[in-house]
Amino acid sequence: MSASASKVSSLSDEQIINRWGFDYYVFKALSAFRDADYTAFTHFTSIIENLVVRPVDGHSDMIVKLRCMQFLSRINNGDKLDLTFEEPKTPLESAVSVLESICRDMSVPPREQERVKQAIIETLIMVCLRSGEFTRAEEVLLRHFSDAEDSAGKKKLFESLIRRRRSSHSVLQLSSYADFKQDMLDFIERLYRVPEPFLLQMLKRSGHPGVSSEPVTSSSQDRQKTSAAAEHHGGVCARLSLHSLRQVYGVLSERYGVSVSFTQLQQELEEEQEQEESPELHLALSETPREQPEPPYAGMTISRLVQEDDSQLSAAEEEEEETQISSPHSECSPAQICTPARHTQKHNRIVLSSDVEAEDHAASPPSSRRSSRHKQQKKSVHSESKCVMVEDDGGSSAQVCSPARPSSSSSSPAVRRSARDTQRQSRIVLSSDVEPEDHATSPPSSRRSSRHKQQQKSVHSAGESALVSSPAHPSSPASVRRSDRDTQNQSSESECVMEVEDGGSCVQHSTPARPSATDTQRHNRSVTVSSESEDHNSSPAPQTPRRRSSPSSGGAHKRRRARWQDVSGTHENWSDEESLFSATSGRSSKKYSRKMWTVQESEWLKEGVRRFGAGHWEKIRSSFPFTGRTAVNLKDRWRTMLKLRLV
DNA sequence: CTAGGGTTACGA
DNA sequence: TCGTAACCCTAG
Repeated sequence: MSASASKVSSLSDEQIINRWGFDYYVFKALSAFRDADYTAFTHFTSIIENLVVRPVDGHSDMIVKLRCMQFLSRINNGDKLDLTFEEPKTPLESAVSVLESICRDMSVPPREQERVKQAIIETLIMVCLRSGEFTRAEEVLLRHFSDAEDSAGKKKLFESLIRRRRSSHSVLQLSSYADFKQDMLDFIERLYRVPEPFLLQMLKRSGHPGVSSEPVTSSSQDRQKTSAAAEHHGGVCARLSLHSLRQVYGVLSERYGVSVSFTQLQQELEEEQEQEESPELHLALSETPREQPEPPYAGMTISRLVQEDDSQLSAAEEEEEETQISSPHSECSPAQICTPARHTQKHNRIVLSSDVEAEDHAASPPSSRRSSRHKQQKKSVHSESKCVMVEDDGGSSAQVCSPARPSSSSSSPAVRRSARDTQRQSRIVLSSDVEPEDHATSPPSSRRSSRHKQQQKSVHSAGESALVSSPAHPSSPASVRRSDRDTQNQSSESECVMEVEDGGSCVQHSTPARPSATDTQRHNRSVTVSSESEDHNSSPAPQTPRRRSSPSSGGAHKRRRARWQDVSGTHENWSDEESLFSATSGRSSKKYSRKMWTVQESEWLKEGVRRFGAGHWEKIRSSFPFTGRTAVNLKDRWRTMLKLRLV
């Protein structure tokens, strides 16, 4: 069997094992969410985020899972208005974006989608009202609230509350945020039932006490019978004995109603082998599933059984097609089926799909809000944005992150927290982006571009500390950073960070580093670059939109979004939203957003070039959780990096 | 989809 | 006002 494994493809052990880990942590994250253990949830999502940056055997449902994580992480932080996953958006607005992606991938009934979206928007408005953010509530109301007749009453009520600046009302007390979270979880679970992860199955089969399958569906009993296979968690099925196979086959055939007996199958197999090598069977026995469309039963057979679910091990593709019949896999994840998503997944396999990310919608409408707020001090705005960047960078070191990413998308998006109102605008960013590799850390200060010189001081303090610390952390899920404009707050900031984590969104992170970083940041925009290493740029750039001459923001933004959404498949919706943005937001008719490259993004790019070679921008883009970056952007960035000799 | 040249936002 | 990273446009 081992041989088979190798055959399967050129998957590395890391890819395979990361996939197991990925599946496991997604499972655990959902369990934690279900149990209202949101701290644990954020821990798991952080792990996932970081895991995704590593090579993973991307399989069919990975994207779906990432999207679910993104969605839930945003929901989880939805009551924290000062957090941001995507630049200008509140967590719940980001959740809506992710929802759209999910719906697209999984073909969710329009009604259901609308219902969930409406629930999110209403909750967001209530959150805003409760916290006295009337202006924001109004914005959300105008921008997103359904025009459907049946919601007209609520709309009026909210308008009334906003007008009267009422932050307390019976309506606002009726629903608890906790219930909302669970409602959203229910939605996700209805859509997609996460199969019991391979690792857990193996553990169970091995007879490990105390293992319980939580959320998932599966019926453990049957599986246990199959325990034979379990013995080696690691080895997977490779060494099954015939006896084991027979047992497993018995269970599965029963479950699936396969009438062919094991013996018959065996005979068939032998015959076929003689005739030719029938790959399928071959594989089957060998244990690695193969992709071919398997014949009716043969395929479904054993191979999978044993192997299990997992096709995980190997080829993802195979799974996609087979699923139904085949195997355990299917059993475990009935849900999958609903989603067409699988198809979409396409090639993500290698790394993670970009999906993770979040998109950048955020980017587009980014600064507008704030900027408007802060109008007074333009500078301040800048600084903020910069801060953001910084954070990201830092992110590498300290990222905290939000799950999403996953997307990714991750990716993912950074979460920020700003003390908005008040004078300070500190923000925390949890970068959802995971960080990938550590390289980031490496090239820290040395490279800095001339520009940064000035800032270096800040950089040092901030950046370096960050850097140093960070390497290790990459794993830490999200780094949260916060920059304040006011220096005083710094200390507080760091604290905030902590809080955030607790809150759930992010959890781990290395605290130490951050603080310093934060401080520095604020003052200097420069900070940004530094921290991570990369420096290339780093200017902090928040995202300012920019687009060519036309201020008509719409166009520009759309593009960006679209792109990243492509991955996930969202786009279109945005157009709507955009229009909304531009239309309603008196704030700033934003123009365009110029988004500086973060260290992390640059690292991804470098890694992508290393893997695929320069010129394969689209491939690189889709292999990493870039958000809001087009292949052209990547190309341009690479050109800049070359120019600056950053690579 | 990519390469390459032009344009623009933004800090200094 | 200048330099430049990010971004746009267009040809191939």
